[in-house]
Amino acid sequence: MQITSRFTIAVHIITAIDYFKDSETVTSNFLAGSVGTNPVIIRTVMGKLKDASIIEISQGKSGIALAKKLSDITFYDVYKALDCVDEAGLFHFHEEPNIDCPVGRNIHSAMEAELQSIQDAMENRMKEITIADIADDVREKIRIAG
Amino acid sequence: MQITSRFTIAVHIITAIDYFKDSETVTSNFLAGSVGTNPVIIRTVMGKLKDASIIEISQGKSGIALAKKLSDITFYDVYKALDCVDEAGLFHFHEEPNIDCPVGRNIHSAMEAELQSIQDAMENRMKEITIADIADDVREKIRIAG
DNA sequence: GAACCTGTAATCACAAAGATTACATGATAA
DNA sequence: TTATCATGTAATCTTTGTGATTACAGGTTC
Repeated sequence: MQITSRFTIAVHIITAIDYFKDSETVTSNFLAGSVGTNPVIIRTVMGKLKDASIIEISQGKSGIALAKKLSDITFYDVYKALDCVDEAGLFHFHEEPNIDCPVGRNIHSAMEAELQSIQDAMENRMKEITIADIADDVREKIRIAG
Repeated sequence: MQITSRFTIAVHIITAIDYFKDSETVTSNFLAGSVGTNPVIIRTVMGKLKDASIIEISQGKSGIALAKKLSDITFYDVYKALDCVDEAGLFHFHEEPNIDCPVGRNIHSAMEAELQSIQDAMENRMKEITIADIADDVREKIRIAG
């Protein structure tokens, strides 16, 4: 079980849009080259980031730009934009516990709040991390090692 | 993306083993009836719980028993026993970032620690919840509503 | 209008999850 | 000791989700 690579691709994209904004025309083809994947993957990820008002996209030759400051884009924003975990929740509950069994008919509601608290712990941590943290680290690594 | 239902099945199993220990012979067939799945699924889950020294299994007619007190079995113990998230980690990193791109060759190491901290937040919360919390709640719900 | 970009539908390949059948192995009770 | 019943596990199948790719429609800019 893993959270889709589209999440790390999205963080990569946002970081690259910022890094190359003054030196390159940033397109889905350009980003696909940096990420190492297909331009269609990039465009679907970009579409979701656009829907979440994280980036701005104009067709033609104008390229892509950020809609917010990097320090205002959290991991949680990206995670939600890409719908990494849907409304069903992080945990997959077995669907047919036996309601004729006293444990079977009560186990779901007994676990629900605890499972949610685990998901909340993960998501709350994601709200504390911004893309600026990553972009700053990338720039520092480039400065040191090239 | 969801964590396998084997996790909630395992919690269900452990709770049921405790609940029925004095009134029923608890077998994989009996548990499959309560969970609403196939006995083979139950047996594979039980095998992993046994490997983690959470339950004890004897063949023949003796049934299944807990190897620890419910209050000594955490969600994290069960999660680790079932290998819900393997050594690759919770997040799936895109595998081929372009090393000729300064962002591409540094993005992985720049994100690594942050991604790990998110996974840690989730796992640390799991360490705080025990099966006893669930079993107590199930008994209470049975007492109130049957 | 030419050139270039995004948007998206339609496939395809691959992997993982869950369900199921079948059978070997081991333990217990009579 | 043998019949009975449980677990252990290999093998198969279906379904679902992810990621990759092709193809083309729709906009934008020069």
